[in-house]
Amino acid sequence: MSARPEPNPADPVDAIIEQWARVRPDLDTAGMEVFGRVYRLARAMGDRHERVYAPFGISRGEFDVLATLRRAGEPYTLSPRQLSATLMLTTGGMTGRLDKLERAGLLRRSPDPHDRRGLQVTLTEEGLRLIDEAVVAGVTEQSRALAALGPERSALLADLLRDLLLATER
Amino acid sequence: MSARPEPNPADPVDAIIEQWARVRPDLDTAGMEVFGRVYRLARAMGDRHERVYAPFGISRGEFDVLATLRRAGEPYTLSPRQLSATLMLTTGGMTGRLDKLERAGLLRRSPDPHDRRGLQVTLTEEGLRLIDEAVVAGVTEQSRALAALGPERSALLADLLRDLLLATER
DNA sequence: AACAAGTAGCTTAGGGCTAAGCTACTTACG
DNA sequence: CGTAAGTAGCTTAGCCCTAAGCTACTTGTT
Repeated sequence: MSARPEPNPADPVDAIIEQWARVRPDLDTAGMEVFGRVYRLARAMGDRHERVYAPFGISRGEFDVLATLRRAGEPYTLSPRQLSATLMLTTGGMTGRLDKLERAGLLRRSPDPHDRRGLQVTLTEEGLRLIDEAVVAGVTEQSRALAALGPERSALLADLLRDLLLATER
Repeated sequence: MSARPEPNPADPVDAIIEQWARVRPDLDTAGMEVFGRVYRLARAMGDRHERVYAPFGISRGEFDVLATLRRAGEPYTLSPRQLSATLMLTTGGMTGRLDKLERAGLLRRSPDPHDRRGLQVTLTEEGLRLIDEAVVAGVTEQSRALAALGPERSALLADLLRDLLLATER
């Protein structure tokens, strides 16, 4: 109905916004244009990641634990507290993830020599090998999705998301 | 270290990418620039929505059920099957949400007159009143977050997200 | 030295989801 | 028509999370 042609085909979020316009034309739906898509993207890409990591025998949450240890660099050691803070997880949830990963032989819990309340969590050699392969599979999947946009528009999108994240996460 | 100054301050995702660059410089982290932020935005904004809807006595998931019925227009009726398909939920999960909302008096389940296997889910007057108020609170919260970007950059962001979503959700 | 306050990790109870399986009903086909 | 296949919604078992509470240990104060 617009005078100029739409440059983009409609997506499911457009359909939802149009529905709202019919029943509540007073509503300011500009936010849905962004956050509706952010939610759906997070879900869709999360599902894809889950499938990418499945052949390695780990879930996305477990991947995140191993990746955080790997990113820390040698000797690939962090405390459960540091991990749960980084991953925005309660200590209870962290205990569960560590239990599973330790049982799988991908990491090891040992007493912290400087604080007898604490533990150190360390990647095993097998854990290191696995995360080094899995992370490549993960970023490859992301690159595949981004290919549709092209490098310039991807970089522009990243910049806009950074600004929005800085404004939101505070 | 770059020749030109960075136009944006660093965010938590920049820190993660920098950490990867130190320990795995071979890794193509372009995807994280986008999807790392998408994940964090979804989580941060999801938490904020949860707090916005709490005073109405509903969770975000329950909001979504009521909103889907509201968007459908009069007589605000859909089947559990239609709802679970729209909300990307299993029928088991849907049963639970409907139980809670029905107990709260916000919707009503009645037999489908044309298909004795099926049900019709209908917003009660109280449910209609509540969702009409809650949806305003929700979009207001979204607009507040988007204000940091301004209208042009918000629209640009929405367009880029639409393209990426269309490429990803297939 | 003694003690209050704070912190680390674990346990438990409970919520919400999925996957799988159930019954009841409808639809398609020979 | 009668039967096989499909579909609607519910139930159950199991997973993973949070919130709250626990014990053990450390830190700060006097």
